[in-house]
Amino acid sequence: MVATAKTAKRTARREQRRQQLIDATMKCIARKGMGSTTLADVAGEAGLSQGIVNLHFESKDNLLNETLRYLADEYKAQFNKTLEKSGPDAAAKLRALIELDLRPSICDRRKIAVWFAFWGEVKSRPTYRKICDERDQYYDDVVERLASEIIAEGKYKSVSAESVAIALTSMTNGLWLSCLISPRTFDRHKATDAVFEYLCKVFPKHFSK
Amino acid sequence: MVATAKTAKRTARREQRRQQLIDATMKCIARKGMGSTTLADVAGEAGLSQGIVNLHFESKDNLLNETLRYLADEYKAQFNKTLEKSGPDAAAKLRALIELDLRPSICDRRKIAVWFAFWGEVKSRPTYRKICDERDQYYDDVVERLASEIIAEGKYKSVSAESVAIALTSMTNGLWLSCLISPRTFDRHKATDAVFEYLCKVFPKHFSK
DNA sequence: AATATGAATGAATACTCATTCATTTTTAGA
DNA sequence: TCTAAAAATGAATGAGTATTCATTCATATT
Repeated sequence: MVATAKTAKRTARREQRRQQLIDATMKCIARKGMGSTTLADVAGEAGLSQGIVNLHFESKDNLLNETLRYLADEYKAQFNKTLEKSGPDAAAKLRALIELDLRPSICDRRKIAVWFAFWGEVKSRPTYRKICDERDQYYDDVVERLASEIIAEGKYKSVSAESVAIALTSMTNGLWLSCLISPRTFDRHKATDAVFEYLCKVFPKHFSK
Repeated sequence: MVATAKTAKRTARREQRRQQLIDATMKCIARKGMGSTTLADVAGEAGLSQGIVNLHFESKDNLLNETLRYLADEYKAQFNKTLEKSGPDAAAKLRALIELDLRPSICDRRKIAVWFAFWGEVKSRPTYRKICDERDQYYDDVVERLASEIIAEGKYKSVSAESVAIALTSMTNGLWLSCLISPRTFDRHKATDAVFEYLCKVFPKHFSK
């Protein structure tokens, strides 16, 4: 039983194995924190042996870089899928993006812990900074473009798309922090309400209750 | 010299050294990241010898806990001072708090890097979580109380103090992330504008441009 | 001046952990 | 089935680091 499972795992393809190790890395970071995640932990979590990470990733640094890369790509994929699926309407797209960020599958404490683990090292790791910046920039750009469209549609005055983008981007990131720090009191519905209350105020014609 | 004065002087010097080590710790974390800050780094930064941290703090864990404690206390002190100084008007207080969070002395990349370093370990360190939660809770409570006052004063409808508090707390935290991740493009004036644009929309009688 | 006391040093210790590599196991092609 | 290549293992290595502690230093007290 165990032997067959192990054999089955061993026969997994190379890409699959890398992914398996990246998944294990995220789990370890979520559970033990980045500071005390060792390669032995990662290998153990994946049910493989000591040297396995260096075999597939050359070094721990590399593993961590690729883990962050994966995290960012995974996010971006869901982000884009959400954009596509939510029809042509800018307001609908915006609504869908906010909901995505607060959906349990994304706004999940274990996943958020991994994001924060990397954010915590951003200052001293240019590679991390770059990847995180790309993601934030992309998010901000899309939101700003949607806000522009909405502003044009609604002929809103005294609202700048840039400000709306800044406000929304920071709000969603900040809500993740609350989810991480106050898991007991954090309420994703209240969080969603807070964001939409904001949208009602800025774009009343598009987001009235 | 009286006995009390003698011990007072001794504990003062002791306190001074502990503070010196905490300062050194924050500098190291900002520069090298929490992961690669060693006790030798901290001692070196303080211009002291190897064993010094264990002499004053027992362990590295302890040093880090006390560093976070200090960071939180320092923030709270500035927060309360701002509240006091900004007069009796709730809107003025709220304005002052937002400005505090985005003032260069607080919204400084090195300081923010330290906050994020601790936030990055929150999930696996209950002590960190507790300290950070206290701070967030306090912030949120104060903002919610101010928002309530403003809502009553202005007889605002369809705005909940709770939502405003959630929105503002998360926005300011999220803006810190932008400052950390995108130091080149982050603009504290634009950030301030974005927050105040929000306040103008929710509380037009109090925050009109 | 002599002594006592707490502060500080820094070399030694014990331990953790990334990385290496000789060896074994598995896979795939003939 | 056999065999070469690829994948995986896990013991060994060594660099790095928290912690300890015998010793030295500085200062206050007598």
